[in-house]
Amino acid sequence: MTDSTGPDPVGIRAVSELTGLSLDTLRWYEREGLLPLVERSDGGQRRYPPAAIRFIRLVQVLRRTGMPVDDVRDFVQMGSGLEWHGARTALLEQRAAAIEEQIAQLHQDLAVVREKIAHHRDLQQRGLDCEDEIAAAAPHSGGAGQRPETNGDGHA
Amino acid sequence: MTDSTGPDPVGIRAVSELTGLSLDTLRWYEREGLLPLVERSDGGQRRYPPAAIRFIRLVQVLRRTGMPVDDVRDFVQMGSGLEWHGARTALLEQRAAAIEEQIAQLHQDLAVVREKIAHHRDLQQRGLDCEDEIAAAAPHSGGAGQRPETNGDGHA
DNA sequence: ATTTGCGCTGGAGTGCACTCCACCTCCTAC
DNA sequence: GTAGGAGGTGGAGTGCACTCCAGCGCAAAT
Repeated sequence: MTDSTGPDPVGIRAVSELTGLSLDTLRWYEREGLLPLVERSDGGQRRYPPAAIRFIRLVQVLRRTGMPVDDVRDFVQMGSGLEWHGARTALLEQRAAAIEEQIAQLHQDLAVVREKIAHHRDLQQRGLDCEDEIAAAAPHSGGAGQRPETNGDGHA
Repeated sequence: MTDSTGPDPVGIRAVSELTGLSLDTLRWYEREGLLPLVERSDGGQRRYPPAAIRFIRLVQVLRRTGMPVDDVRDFVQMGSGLEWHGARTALLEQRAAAIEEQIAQLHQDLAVVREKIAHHRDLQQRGLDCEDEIAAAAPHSGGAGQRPETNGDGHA
């Protein structure tokens, strides 16, 4: 070991830039008990060892995928003992399942949007519009498409 | 036409059940200008023609994929004229791109969670735990894993 | 015709996740 | 030593998207 006592003094600012979380959010997460591994310098400043930073990344994943802060805290505060291992794993598996659902939903939604786009292109091509996409009032518009009562549409 | 004057009297309750949006949310969306095609019965009750319902589904997609209500309104209130066609299409394309990003992000996040799960299984197998997943205090736990200063970890 | 209840409206209230603020301390540069 | 700025704390404030409510009218059932 040449100089292995390198204390890597990673402060809150660095972590903020590293993670994209604001300074306030980092401090708030910590108060809320989401960030256990953060240490303090002599003068009371936050120091983030590598493990803390990795932990923050996990918390970000959980939050980003829609887990409420309260639930993240529950997860975080589970003990490290083996009794909790099952619970932790179960929770992670739930999250994985939730993420998969979200992905599936987004694929559906994406398909809908794409379909609308195609529909629009098609309509534009032939200079029409359709009740599906007309909006409320078009004050500046020349009222190009005041639909009368055309109500014989197919389906979705 | 045998009896084609069927007015399909679809009320707010039916739409609520159909879409999963609450009664309040449906009314609120309408006040906010997100739902243009809703009509009223003689006595002032909301009536949702098929086009309105389809429109609601589109709004749901936009909201679900993270578009703020204000932006949905902007989209909705674009005129139906051709001048707006480009804007509408552009907006939808932006949304499609945003959804793709979200899917990509979720795939990443899913990978992280899966990795953690595997890691957990591995640790459990050998009866260990690691600083990555220890939490704060485990009051009822027998304090099974009080890490001393083990700080020589690999990466991620 | 009366009861029962659904639906309407405007406005107030809620929950969540931050974000801002004032005031203080500590550290760094000069 | 002193000035300036980063960082710390507790608490208040904000923005968003609903959600709840009181008071009223219309409707369907009896």
